[in-house]
Parts: sequence; C-alpha cells; structure tokens
Amino acid sequence: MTEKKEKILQSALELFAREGYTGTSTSKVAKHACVSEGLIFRHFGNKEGLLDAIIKEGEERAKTLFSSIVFETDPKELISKLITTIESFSKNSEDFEFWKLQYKIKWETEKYNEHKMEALQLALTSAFTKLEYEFPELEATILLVIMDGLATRLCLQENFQVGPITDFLRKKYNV
Amino acid sequence: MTEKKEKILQSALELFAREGYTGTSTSKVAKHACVSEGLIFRHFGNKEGLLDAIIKEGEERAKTLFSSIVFETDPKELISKLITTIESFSKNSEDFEFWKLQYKIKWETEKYNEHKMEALQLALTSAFTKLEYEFPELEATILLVIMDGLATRLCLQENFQVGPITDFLRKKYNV
DNA sequence: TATATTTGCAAGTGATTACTCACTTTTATG
DNA sequence: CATAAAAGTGAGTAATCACTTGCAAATATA
Repeated sequence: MTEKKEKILQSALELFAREGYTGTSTSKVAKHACVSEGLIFRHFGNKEGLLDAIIKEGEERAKTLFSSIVFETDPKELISKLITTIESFSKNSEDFEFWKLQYKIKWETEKYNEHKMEALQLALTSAFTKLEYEFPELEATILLVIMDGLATRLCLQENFQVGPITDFLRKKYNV
Repeated sequence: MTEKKEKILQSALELFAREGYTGTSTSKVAKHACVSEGLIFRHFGNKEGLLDAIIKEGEERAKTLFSSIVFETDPKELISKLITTIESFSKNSEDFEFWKLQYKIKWETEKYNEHKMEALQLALTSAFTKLEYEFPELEATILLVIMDGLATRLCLQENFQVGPITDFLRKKYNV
C-alpha cells in the first residue's frame, strides 16, 4: 500500500466519521489527504469502493479486537473482558473515531453486519451456559444489545459516563 | 397547514427515513410530494427548516407516546408499559418509519436529544426506588440503554425478533 | 366587489457533485 | 540501460445540488 493511498483511507475515515458518507465529497477527502481527486478513483474505482475499503479494514480490526474475548475459556473472565472492551470505547480513546464510523455507516447504509457479532454471540452463550444461567442465549443477546445501546450513548450523548454503568454490570454479572 | 405543505412533510419523513437527510435532495422530496421544488422553500425557508419541522413534530409525538408511561404511579405497571412500548416498535407497526427516522437523524446530525428522555429517566428511577432496588438510577439508565440497543437492532438487523427479548425482560423485572 | 395576502409554479442561478481523461512522473523488471 | 507498469496530476465533464426570482392563481379580508 502506497503512502498516499493510506493517507486517503485515513482522511476518509476521519471525514466519514465526522460528516457521514453522503455528507463527505471526494474533493474534500482529496484536499484533506493532500492528493489529487483523481487518485482516489485510481485506487478505489469510485466513492463506494473507498467506503468498502474502510469497511473491510473495520472487519479486520473487529476480528482482532474480539479474538481475545472469543477464545477466552473462563466464562466469568469472558464477560469481564467484554465489559472492559466497552469501557475502552470512551471518547478520548484512539479507537473511538473508528467505532463511531462503524455505527454511522451502519445507520447510513443500513447494513448491520450480523456475522461480525455472531462469534461473540456464540461465545457469550457458551459462557452463560457454563455459569448455569436459565436462558443463556437470551442473556447473551441482552448483553450485546446493551453494547449497542452504550455505543449509541457514547457516540451521541455529550458527557455520557460509561464507568458507573460498566461497574454496575460487573456487579450484576458478578465478574 | 395546507394540504400540499402536509404532503411535503409526509414525503420528507418517508425519504429521510429511507435515504437519510443528506442523501435526500429537495428535488426528490418535491417530486415525491407532487409539488414544485420552490414550494418547499416557500414553506420551510431552507432544507434544514424542513428537517427542523419534522424534528419538532417528532418531539410532540414522543411526548404523547411517553406521557402514559411517565404518569403511571404503579412502578411495576410503569416498567411493563415501557417494555410494551418497545415491543410495539416492531417493523410492521405504522410508527416504525417514524422512530427509525428519529434515530437516523440522531446519527446524522449527532444531536442526542437528552431532555426528550429525561422525564422517562426520572419516572423510571422513581419506579425502581419504590421497588427498593439498590441502585435505582443505574437500573433506569440500563433499561433506557437497552431501549436504544433494541431500536438499533430493530432498525438495522433483518429478521430481528423483539418478542423473546421483551418476554425475558418482563421475567427479569418480574412485571 | 376591490384589494391585499397567501399559495403555488416554472425557469432559472452559481456552486458542487462524482467521475473521466490525457498526460507526466516514479518505480519495478528484464 | 531500456521499457513497461504503476502512481500521480490537473483540467476537464454532465448532472445534480440547494436555493432564488418573477409571475400567476387562489384565498382571505375590507
């Protein structure tokens, strides 16, 4: 990957996260990345190709992030790790912009990438089964739904504090 | 309100919910509403004015919807009503498009209307206090966060079934 | 009925959109 | 070194964008 190609991706990520996909023009991306507009189309074909490249990178990043959770064998530790992961999405984190973009794209393109979360759902279900919860699958879904809800608040509600909530969740799940 | 003015609002609601705010041009709205494009600007000033009108209508609708919950005195009944409200947001409901737009706008304009939910938060906290939960405020927040998460799933994940989750929530809160 | 106001339309405006193309420069390869 | 492929540019393109203007039709008010 060329230096300029990487710069384009980085600029697009930042601008798409801030202004949205349709709200960001290719000329803005080019100016921000300090390259000619034509280069975007040389490398990515069209604007959607640029978006696809960002999404693909996102899937890789999600896989990496979730791998340490999914392969955890101790059920309590697994739940604890998931809660800690949510906590780390706080605003000053360097991952924040990245995850915000993932959700923004979801709402703008209306494609909820289910299989990205499938492994997580299965691992959580397994954990709740080990802990002998009555409805492990529903417990897993609820926890992932809470994740989506917390992401919404973190991204959209100013001054939202995750800390008290995640502490409370740890107490509830006794982890 | 003129017939045509109402038609514009109705068309804008539908198109904004489907294609997003920046993704919908004023000419598309005009064509869909079968009016001249100029009439939009006569009635609403500019495109943002049209959006504001829709948001304002949304606030009224939210107030109406939540009023029967907020003024409920029986704590268990209050929680039950909230869960039922979430349930009614299922895809074939006529309110679905409306609530989807509310969330889409939130993500596109990045303004989480906190005071719209403030009354709900307070009422829920009061309910959990009456029921002698240890951390009523956190319980209230968690339930509202679950609402946001469920809305995300309902709007973006195909074939998502709320029923099992809401039944599970009723069991958890014993309502 | 006369007049003022509101409602509505068609045809514009300049700016911006995603994208193309002819061209030069850089890099890799035999 | 020669040559081909890849990287990069800048000036285009038609279409679309939000928005304006001048004028006609409908409606309200006196």
